[in-house]
Amino acid sequence: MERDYDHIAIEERWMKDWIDNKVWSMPETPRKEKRYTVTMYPYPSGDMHMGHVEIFTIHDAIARYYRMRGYDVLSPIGFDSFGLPAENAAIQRGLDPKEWTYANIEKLYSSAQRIGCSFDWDRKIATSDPEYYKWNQWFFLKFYERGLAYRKAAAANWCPNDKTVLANEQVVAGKCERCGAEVTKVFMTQWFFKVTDYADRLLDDMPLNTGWNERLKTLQVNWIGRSFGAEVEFDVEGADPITVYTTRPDTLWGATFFVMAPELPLAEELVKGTGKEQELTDFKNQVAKLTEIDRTSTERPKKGMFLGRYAINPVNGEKIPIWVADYVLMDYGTGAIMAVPAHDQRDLDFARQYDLPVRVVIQPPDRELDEDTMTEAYVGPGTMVNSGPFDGTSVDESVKKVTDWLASEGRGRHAKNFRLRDWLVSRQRYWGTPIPIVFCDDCGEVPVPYEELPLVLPENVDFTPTGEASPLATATDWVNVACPKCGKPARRETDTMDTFVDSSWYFHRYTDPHNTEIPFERAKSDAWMPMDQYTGGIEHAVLHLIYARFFQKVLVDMGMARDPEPFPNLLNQGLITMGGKRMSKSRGNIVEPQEAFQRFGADSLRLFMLFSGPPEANFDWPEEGVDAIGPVAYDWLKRVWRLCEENRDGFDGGGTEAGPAEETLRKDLHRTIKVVTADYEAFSFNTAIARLHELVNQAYRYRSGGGTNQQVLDEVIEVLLKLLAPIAPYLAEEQWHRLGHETSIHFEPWPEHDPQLATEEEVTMVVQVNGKVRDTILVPADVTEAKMTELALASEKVQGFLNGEPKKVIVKPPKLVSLVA
RNA sequence: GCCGGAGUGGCGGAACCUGGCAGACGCGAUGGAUUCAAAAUCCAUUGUCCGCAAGGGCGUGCGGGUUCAAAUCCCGCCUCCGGCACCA
Repeated sequence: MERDYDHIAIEERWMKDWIDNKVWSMPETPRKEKRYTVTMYPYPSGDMHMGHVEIFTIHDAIARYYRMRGYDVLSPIGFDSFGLPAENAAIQRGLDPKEWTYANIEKLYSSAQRIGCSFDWDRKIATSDPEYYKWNQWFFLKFYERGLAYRKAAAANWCPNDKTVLANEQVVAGKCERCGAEVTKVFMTQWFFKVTDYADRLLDDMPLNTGWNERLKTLQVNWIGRSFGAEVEFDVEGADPITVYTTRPDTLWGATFFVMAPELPLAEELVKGTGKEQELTDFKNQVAKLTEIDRTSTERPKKGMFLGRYAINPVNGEKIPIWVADYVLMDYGTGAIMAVPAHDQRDLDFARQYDLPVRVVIQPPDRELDEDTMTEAYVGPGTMVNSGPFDGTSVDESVKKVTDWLASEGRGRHAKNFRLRDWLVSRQRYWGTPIPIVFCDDCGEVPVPYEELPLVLPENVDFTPTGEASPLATATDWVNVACPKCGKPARRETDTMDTFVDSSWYFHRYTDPHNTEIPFERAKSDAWMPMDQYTGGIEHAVLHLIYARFFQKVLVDMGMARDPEPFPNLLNQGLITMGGKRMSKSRGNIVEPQEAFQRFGADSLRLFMLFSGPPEANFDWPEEGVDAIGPVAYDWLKRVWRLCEENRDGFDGGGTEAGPAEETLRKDLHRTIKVVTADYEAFSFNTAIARLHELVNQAYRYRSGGGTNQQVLDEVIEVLLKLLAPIAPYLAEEQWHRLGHETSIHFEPWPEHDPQLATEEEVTMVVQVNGKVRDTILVPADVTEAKMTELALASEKVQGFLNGEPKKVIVKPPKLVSLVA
């Protein structure tokens, strides 16, 4: 038999064996306690890169560990195959997105198999399959029926490069999340999902996500951005009252002017008859020219215009001028604000710019504010002044008191607001799920009947985005259709859905991937959900991870799901970089997985990655590239391999008798089982590997000391292979079979440590004098406090630092005696 | 500005939750064994300063505090990373 560690032969053999025998396939529902582990499914936008390898490796080690712990583990895989990444890549290469996508999917599946991923290959999904996206359309119609999908004309984020609108979440620092182009605003009629209806639940259920890290939770909480305050009604001279939202109703007496967003239709109405109509139009044009980045920059001086009309401050009857200004956002609150320059920096900046009055209504405890000269708004603690009946009220209770009073007067009410906006789901792109709506001149928006689903994406369409209309608009055969309601000629919606719709429920589909009647059967979903472990990048913090939570809550309301939260345990793997930069072809800092497989094997690559640090930590790949895997991972696997092979040769007469050396080795082994298991439980693979290094070192030390006891060495090696199996599955499987086993190591029960053996009999006791270690003494584990003190005081080294009797003695059995001189 | 996270040898990292020998494990480096030689392998040393040694001093971003004892807990800073940011 082959003696050398021939990683290629071994890995290819077992890869085929596992796939051919469908060893990872799960029944429809678990037969015993389950673990449902999912890794965020990738985009098929190219061949496998190290980011995939990392996330697959982490996920797979977890799945394999749970499997050996005796759980039924569902570990599925699929592809997020619709969307911009695939489509753009296809366009660049002049290919059809479909061909390009499916070719990549095949490549990526085979790379995933090469890594050794133990996915259930019978449950593969691709969201660009009509069998999948049919259900996106089905959900869209259900949402529509529930009033959760609606169309409205609104200013939307427009990516001039990708030529489509984007959701708020897909604009990062004013730029397109996908391509980095600077986003502009465009006024369009678009489809939205009503996430804001679920904003409270998204926040209030957050504590259920016990396995999320602080960073991620904060990101989402900030993004949803709930604030509490009040709505206050202002009368307007010669017009209907206007409501504003404020978090500081207690500063109402300091409201010296009124501001609204220029785009607000109300501004247009108010300006009528003032002679300033043209001025407003010009101002609006000026504002519209600003990019989103400029518009929201706090550096830029604020610009405004007086509308020539007045509002009445409800608390004191004062006439205050109504302005429009570019610093007020149209889509937050009511798009109009009361301006309190003394206690809001933006209002103060604006007041100084246009010479508007400033009135202090909160008096700081420690100084006087000067209304005429102050340049910093005061937002700290204090008491109300110039506020009529409320003078003297502390700010601790002022908001509540004033709001209660406004409510009793019928001029306001308690209110809250969210930073979160409704989810814009329309995309003017080809490669996505067609939105199942027909527009009829007589009937308006008409849903495509369920029995006509899937509404298949037409082929042979010029899919190049033009920015004018969706590419689907050019497919006239497809667009022109009889109205489902009245039968008259009508037109289909030509926008497609944001692909984040696809990914909002795919983890349910995995539980029932071939269902042709409904998206998934609740009994099957309930059997596996909630997900026990989700693995994926933090870049989805306010994208997928909010959308999917929203979807889950809607599913619950629809009676389709049980759990309020879909994935309470989430591991955010770190980023892989090289030289601190993302790996990319253009930078030339790519480490090719295929090269690593060839030279060192998947096991070495997996081991290398997991040993590099905790899975959550970013990993800067060493500059040697693939070479780095050799000394760190490959050489050690060879060392393990040699240990196994040498042992398999056997020893004359079964080797040495069991004695103290064997006893020590067995103790090491059982302590290793104990700590390695704890490491696996915490996904602390790097320390688990370190412990396995130590075990192997111990075994070598035993051998070089002349130890040849077959029985003990067999035990050590069998356990070692099991403990290593989730990390280096191929080598473990190969050596397991070489030991004569017929069945897979990956379904072997996880080793149990013998508590007797794992317990230390002797421990090193530390003796400190004044907090410094002065001696270490070997003592029995069950040593008494009295004996410890006696030994400590008897130590010559210790005596050198004591002047006679210690003032104080602290004993923590069995490891520490601390003396105070 | 607000909210999070992090700062430990030449390097990746361990110990932080639960205060108790800082630097596990690995890389690299140095020395040695083996070899005609190299690779591979094996053994040893490797925080830093003083010292021939025994031994001792210092040491976890900075400054304080709590404690017999602080990388670990508390307070105040600094730096880096990430997010949000004219959200009223």
